[in-house]
Amino acid sequence: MATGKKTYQNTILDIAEALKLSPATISRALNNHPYVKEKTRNDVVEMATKLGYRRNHMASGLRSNKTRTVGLIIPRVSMFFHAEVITTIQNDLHKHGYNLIICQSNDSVSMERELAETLYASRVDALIAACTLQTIDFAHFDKFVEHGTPVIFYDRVPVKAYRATLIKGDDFQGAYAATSHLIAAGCKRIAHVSGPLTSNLYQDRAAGFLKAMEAHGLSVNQDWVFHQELSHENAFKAMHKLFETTAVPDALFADNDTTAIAAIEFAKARGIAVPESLKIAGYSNDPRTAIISPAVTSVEQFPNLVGRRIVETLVDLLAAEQEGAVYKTEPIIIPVKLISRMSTSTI
Amino acid sequence: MATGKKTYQNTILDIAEALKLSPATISRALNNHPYVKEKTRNDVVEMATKLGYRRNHMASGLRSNKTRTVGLIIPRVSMFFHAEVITTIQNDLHKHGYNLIICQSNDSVSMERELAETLYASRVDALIAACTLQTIDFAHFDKFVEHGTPVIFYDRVPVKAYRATLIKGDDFQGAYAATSHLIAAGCKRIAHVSGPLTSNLYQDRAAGFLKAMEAHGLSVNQDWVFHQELSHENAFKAMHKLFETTAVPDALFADNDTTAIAAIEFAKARGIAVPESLKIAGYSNDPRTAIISPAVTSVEQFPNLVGRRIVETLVDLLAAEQEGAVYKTEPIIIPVKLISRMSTSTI
DNA sequence: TTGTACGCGTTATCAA
DNA sequence: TTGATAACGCGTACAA
Repeated sequence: MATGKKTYQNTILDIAEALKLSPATISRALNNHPYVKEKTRNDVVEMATKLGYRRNHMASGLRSNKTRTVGLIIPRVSMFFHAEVITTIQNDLHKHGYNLIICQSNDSVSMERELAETLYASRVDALIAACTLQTIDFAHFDKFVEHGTPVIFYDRVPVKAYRATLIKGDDFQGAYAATSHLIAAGCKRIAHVSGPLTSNLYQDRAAGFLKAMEAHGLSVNQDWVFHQELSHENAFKAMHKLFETTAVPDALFADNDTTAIAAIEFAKARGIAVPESLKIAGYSNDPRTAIISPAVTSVEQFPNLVGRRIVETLVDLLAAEQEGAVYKTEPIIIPVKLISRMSTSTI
Repeated sequence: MATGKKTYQNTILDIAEALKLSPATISRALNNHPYVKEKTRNDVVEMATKLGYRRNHMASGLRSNKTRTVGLIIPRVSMFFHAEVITTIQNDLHKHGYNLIICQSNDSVSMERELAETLYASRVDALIAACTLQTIDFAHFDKFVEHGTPVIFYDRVPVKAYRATLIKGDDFQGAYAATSHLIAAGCKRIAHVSGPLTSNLYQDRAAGFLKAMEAHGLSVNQDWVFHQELSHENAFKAMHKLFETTAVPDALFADNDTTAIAAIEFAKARGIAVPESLKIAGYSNDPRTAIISPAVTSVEQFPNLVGRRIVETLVDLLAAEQEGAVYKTEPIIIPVKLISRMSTSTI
């Protein structure tokens, strides 16, 4: 261990004293207030640098009631889609002079509640959230809404009406496109491994799947439809069930890529030929889908586009805040695109 | 757009007024100060809930000079290793009542500087940083050190002595083990695709590689050693160079898994048999290495262990702060482990 | 264009 | 065990 002494903190008062000016002038100079003589401003900036002055966000935030900080709550930073969204959000917010506090809920509702509490305590200027799959009650976001702080939900959004802005991918169309693609490839016996129906994601994807089946005159075998946490382990369990009898599916639509990849692994281990005997489609276009062989067909969600729209919307809301606009009433839907790969090939 | 009104903010003064107590007592009750009557505390907590009181971090931080917030600067949240480290850090810090502000530098030195500035302005109680590969000058962290704020560097750490705590993987041993493993598999003509030598990571891995070669009496072909940004694209370029002549290597040690995976893809495209004609080892044990075929041998860095040690060390430093201990003088080295897979198999 | 004076919400210090 | 009061560092009416 080594020792370090606490040193003196320079404040605008120190700059004022050194320059024989009032703290008010220093504050104005540092905040690009119009009524400051150019020379004064230069002197102040120079002295600030010389003294190693750093603004204290807490003091200025307390006074001005603005933090220029945005809070973000997501289930996990390690999910490809979210990692990309974060990167875009951070970069774009930075251009507008906002900072970002990133928090992980680990897909735990109680953690999500605590994080919301903390971010509120930090008085963030806005909140962005991708909720957990189990979040049904959104009351822990009420305080933001009541306080006039814009809230943007993306990806996993409230199913019921809520006074916040919604930005989400077109899950219905994504599922519809993937299912139709499988059908066009000649599949008739299509299984669907989906997530918990508490989430809008899987409600919409399930609806898209059913609609596509119906539109093509195919019946859905309920034994082949799963709603479960989309883990690698659960995917294997589902695959075991699907292939434990003689009547087996000829295609699988998986609601995430982890499940699709597990299905590929299962098929390899069992000697089931993909795509010949079983075609597989996933969701999210995780980089792993392109690496595994056979490469997996998946649905691209354009995370960068999602991130960009989030920040655009946020900046808009923040700018209009004095007029009292805290959310967009219409959900913003980001289009998706099916990426066809070997796992659904007919050649 | 919809409208939302700004509502009244309740403060400890409101609670004090409602309870006919002084704000000081409210503060003490809410902070679990010992000298508060049990009944008073209960009354306060009850009234706080009733009024929807939320502490204002800015005000308490300003006054107490503690934020119970830790800043984290990393190159990218989307890198597997870092994503895992973050998760552990956040969860462990949370147990100790600390919050985490995660910031991405995008591997840009100027962004790293700005983020350091911002986190200092937020007066975080401690800073954790994995620097960019180009960070040679660490002056932007000086203000923390001078202010007595503990700084912990991990993974990418200053090469020269710096008044901060260092936590890193055993890159020398990792590279030594991987190279020795290739040699034990019968390889004699080993190429090394490494990163920029500005970073401790690649200095150490390069040293480990050389030491292993030397220890086994093998000579290093300098045309087969690359120091470059470890991107997918650069990896392909390096592979092209390696295989453009008739004298080709029989093994590749890559300093990250992206490079190793690109090498596998290159080999497939060129009809080079892996592992028969070319053995490949990567670094970091990214999940993709287990998915691609052939699966890639890699070096596990135990990100969860790294994260745990970071928080342990931090909590220790924070607790001892009044005694003036702001860093550990000895670097903390986390062991690594070679994970052998098909890409280096001799069967 | 600059200075004066106050307050943001909380906590530390002292006194009661 | 509680209260009164000042102070943290900054921004902003208002006055000059």
